[in-house]
Amino acid sequence: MEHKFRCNCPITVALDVIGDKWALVIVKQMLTEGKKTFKDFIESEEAIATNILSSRLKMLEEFKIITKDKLPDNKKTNIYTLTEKGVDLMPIIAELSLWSDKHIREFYPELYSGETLQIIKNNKEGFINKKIEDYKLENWK
Amino acid sequence: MEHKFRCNCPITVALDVIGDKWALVIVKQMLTEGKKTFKDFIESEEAIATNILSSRLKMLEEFKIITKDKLPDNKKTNIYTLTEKGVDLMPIIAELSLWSDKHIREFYPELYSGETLQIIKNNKEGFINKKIEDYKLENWK
DNA sequence: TTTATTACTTTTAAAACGCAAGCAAAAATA
DNA sequence: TATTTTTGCTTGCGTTTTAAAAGTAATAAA
Repeated sequence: MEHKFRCNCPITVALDVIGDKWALVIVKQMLTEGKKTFKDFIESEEAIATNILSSRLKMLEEFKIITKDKLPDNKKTNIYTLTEKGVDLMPIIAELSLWSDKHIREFYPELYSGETLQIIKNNKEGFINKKIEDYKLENWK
Repeated sequence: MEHKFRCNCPITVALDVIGDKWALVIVKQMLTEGKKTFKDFIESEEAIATNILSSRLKMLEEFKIITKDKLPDNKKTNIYTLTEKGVDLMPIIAELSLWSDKHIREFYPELYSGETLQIIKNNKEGFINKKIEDYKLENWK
């Protein structure tokens, strides 16, 4: 692993781990779009390159944000699953979407505006907790 | 400006703007450490390079996350100030610090652990709102 | 065998970095 | 007041690191 951290500040350290263009996009796809295999991620609209995806999955696994497993009836396809560390990124993802909705639309009118955003605004904590519980029920068998 | 966005997802778009190693570190320094001049940022423990700092400040200004002004009695030193878009990043910063405190200490025991973290845990929303109000009172004269 | 999936490698392009020079305003000095 | 020195950025250059694109290899399913 041997990861370098810029300093001892919790915020800076968090950004040393997940502060790049792709890590949180992958977590978002798992938590809110049900993606769990290499192919799922490759086919996403964000269009990540295969080598970048490989390296990010490896990093997320090293930090125990995800686990990599195989189903008993399929020795080929890896199933990636968020751990407790991983699902606990949901509050950050929710805040990112709220900020974006409020402040980036001005620069990017095409920004998607679904009912989910309204639900988050009405009951942020409830939404976050439900997302996490739903994910656990579906994936932590 | 002409910024490219990967898709229409609010989360991905937020990361297209502030999803890099430095943007949120600069915002954190302004919001929680009172930094406001080029020199302040350069002298920070995160040790950003001058050319990277220049380019990030320009980007943050283009997205109206900060403004650049001069004081009437000093035409040399630029004063950088967070806008509404900028201070609204505080919830994201608070969630990052909570996640880091809970999940990264295992990999990095030197992580700073001050009383601020306890305050955030006890009353997250109150802490965030106070930080924002304090910043505005001190900087939006 | 053929095909599909995943992961690794190679090549090319972009971004980050350290260093240093440039420039204008302000402060110090003469 | 005039000159020099310091301060606060900004920019450019060469190097290192990281990202992207494409190709290769390994494995297993059909």
